[in-house]
Amino acid sequence: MATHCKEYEFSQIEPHWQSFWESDHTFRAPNDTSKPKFYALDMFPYPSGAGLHIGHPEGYTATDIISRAKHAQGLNVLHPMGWDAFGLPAEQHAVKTGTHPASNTQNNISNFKRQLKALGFSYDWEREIDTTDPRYYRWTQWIFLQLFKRGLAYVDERPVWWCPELRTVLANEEVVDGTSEVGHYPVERRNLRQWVLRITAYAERLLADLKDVDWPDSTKRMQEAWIGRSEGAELLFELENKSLGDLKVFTTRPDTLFGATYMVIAPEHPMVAALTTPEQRDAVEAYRKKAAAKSDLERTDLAKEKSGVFSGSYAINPVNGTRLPIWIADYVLMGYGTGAIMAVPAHDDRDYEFAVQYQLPIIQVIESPASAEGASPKLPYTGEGKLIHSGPFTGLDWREAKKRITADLTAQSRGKATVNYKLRDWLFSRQRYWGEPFPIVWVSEADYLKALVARKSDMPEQPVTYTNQGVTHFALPLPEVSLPLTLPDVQSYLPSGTGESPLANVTEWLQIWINFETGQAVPASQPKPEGAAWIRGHRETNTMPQWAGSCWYYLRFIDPKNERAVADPKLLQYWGVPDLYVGGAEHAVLHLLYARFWHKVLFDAGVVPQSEPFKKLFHQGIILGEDGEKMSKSRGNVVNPDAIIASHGADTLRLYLMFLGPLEAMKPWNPRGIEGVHRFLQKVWRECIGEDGGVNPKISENAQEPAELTKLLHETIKKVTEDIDALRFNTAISQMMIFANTLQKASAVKRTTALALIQLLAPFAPHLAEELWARLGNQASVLFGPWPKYDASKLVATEIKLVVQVNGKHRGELMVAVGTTQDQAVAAANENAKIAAFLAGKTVKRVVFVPGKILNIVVE
RNA sequence: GCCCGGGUGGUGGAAUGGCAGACACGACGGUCUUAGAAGCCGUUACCGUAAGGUGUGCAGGUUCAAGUCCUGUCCCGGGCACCA
Repeated sequence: MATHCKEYEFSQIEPHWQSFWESDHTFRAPNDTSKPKFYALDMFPYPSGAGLHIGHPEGYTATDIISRAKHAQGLNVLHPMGWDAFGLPAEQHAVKTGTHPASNTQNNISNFKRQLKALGFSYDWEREIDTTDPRYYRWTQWIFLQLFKRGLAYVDERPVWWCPELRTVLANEEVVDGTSEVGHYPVERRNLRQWVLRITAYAERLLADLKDVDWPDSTKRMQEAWIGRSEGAELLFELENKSLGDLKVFTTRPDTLFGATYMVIAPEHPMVAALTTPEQRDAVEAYRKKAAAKSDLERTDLAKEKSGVFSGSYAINPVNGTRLPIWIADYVLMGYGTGAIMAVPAHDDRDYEFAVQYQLPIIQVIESPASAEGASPKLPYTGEGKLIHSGPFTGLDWREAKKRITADLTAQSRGKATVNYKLRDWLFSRQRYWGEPFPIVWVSEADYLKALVARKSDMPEQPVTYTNQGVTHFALPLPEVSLPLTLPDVQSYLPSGTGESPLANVTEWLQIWINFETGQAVPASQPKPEGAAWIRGHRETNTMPQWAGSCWYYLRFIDPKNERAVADPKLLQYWGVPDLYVGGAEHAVLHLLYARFWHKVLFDAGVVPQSEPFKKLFHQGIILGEDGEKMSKSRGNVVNPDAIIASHGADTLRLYLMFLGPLEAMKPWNPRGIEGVHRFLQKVWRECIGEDGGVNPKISENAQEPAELTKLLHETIKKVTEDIDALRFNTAISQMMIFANTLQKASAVKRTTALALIQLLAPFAPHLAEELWARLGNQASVLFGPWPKYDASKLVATEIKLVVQVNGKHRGELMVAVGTTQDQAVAAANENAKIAAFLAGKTVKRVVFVPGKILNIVVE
């Protein structure tokens, strides 16, 4: 049922159809496995207090257009939405106001939901999920347990930002210029006990499987760079002081071994103390202290100037016995390779800079183009070439030398080929309240061993432990049946003050008797319950980072209410992974890499049937303010979607967001441009609806519409259909505008022609389309199609325009019959007075003829 | 420093190596109107009255033909940054 307005009154039409869709359950995605499916996914938002930003509906409109078009094309479409609702702002709000973060979060969610509904997105709201809902995070915890029992989760001391004044841990983004963002107090690095996920165990697969996904090249390259695979060799250098054994280094350039003139170890290297001679002790100690005080940030920030100190010891070059002084310098990082290098200043920029600074020798061992010609070589030379000054290897190509030298040293047990990755294990805990609690209880070794007998399949091969004040605690996973482990109520959301989360102050929740078979717990203040499975323990106080919930949400949409599994295996099989995933490029590395990691673990666990979560990925571009600057409150250039919906309607906003330019481009918002698309929608209305509110009298079942209009319709169906599939919405809209302009000029229009236009427009401007579709006599939603098909025979013309060039310059056009030959075309050109003038008195040298397109006559 | 992406009218942008500027915005003129709004019809890259010439950041090159391919260079945006 349509509305009764006579003019295009979007403020009546849009709410009307939104409530129709809701009561009709138009967007429900049935688990009808007999139909082909299409799964279109948006990156779900963090429901901030500020509400929807104009950037949100950009990507969401794109997936909505695809979803609606696929629906009309007969596919079973899954197009869900949910909330990534754990996060810092809600916690900060709770600290400030003392109210539970959940209540503020729920308010924000309902505001977001209202705004999304006002945009008319075809989400199946019955599949809505919320990462802070215990029914959801129960499975986040369950997945953590899968990682845990596979030995992919461990505990380690890791440095975090600590602010003594605020007595709290800060996230990277809360630290600005070495002070806290709040109050500008000094911050320092402090080691805290952290959960870490062993993502490095999947480095090779995360890299290799990038070849199987349809992603933007730039995003693939960013992930490749982040994983940072490099092939090289680990080499053992004998130390002059033989009692100390060997020094192991990693190098990608074993071919330059003869050019090594010194060694460097990181200040944190375990052999620093042993290698430091008594006379160097003071200098080394001072240097180590200085390096330790530097943060990671400073260490990289001060990259311009290298620093180091001589240890007093020497290593022996395995290929030629040269003595190499061992230096300690912070340009070598303990976290990569072996934390020690052989320095080849002639062929490495960093070693060169250091060698010059400390006057260390530089020996060239790879021939550069300049040195090959006898000129003085420009060092450092990092390019390719033949080996020189390299004993038996002299004259070899560098690539060959790499293999030979590595093989030689391998034969002598002094080296082996290895692969290193830049990727580090993932720091997976936060000292916060508003996150998923870890389903872990810390128990004594004796109790752990007792539990191990009953729960062997839940435990990692190596127990996870930590030691505090001489006592070692063992990580006991909660039984799966006892999940979720919910967040307890707390008195205060303020951090504990010791660097632990506020949960550390909830003694009743923290200190417990736990039944290791059932996971039941009672506060330790109460008497121990009867039974051998009851043991004493304390809960983990860290919570999971925001990434956790977003790592697997695309799976939960498939079966959001399942209480027995992440999702039903049959439905995981049917819906599979998203066919299209749209979101910002700011998640190119972390979110997408973490989610791929979890997905692969779930694949290995047999939970999901495919090894990659996101087949096709697309990044929408950023919408800038009117001034071409990034939108921000402080600049005052923020566009509020609510205001546009009120002034022009949701359909106009959707259409304009897509018309602004290519989806992937960064583009400025132009408030005047929106009038253009609004006028277009009004024009479509007027062409369909007469002044009296009835169907425009020019539309009729058997109208004699111009042949030109029919042909253009089929061209438009073709172009719009193809452009939607390729996510080229701006050109699709422009084609519909061209069609509407032609439609307007026609005095008679077939009803089917008008209906086809409405169907093509429906994914873009669904409210208007539903209204017109109904008024032209249809009962069911326009969403149910079927999608118009173009007739290829209608596209062929009998006459076509041929562009004529003389010497490559445009000199005229000819209308010629299809199938015109080159000779006929040249003859026609000669008969055309304008073109003939340029040919008069000239000799034709060459003729280029592209049938149906161009005739280029080259003269003289 | 390294790796990407991009520079096209007054503006957003369009263009399988084949008419540069589609489609819009804005501007100007016309029509309708008592007047306006809306709608409709024109014009709108630059120089030139015109014929014509010149034009896709800049300089070259390949080609019958280059916004598109190649080389160099400048500018803007993004990512990474002592990873041996």
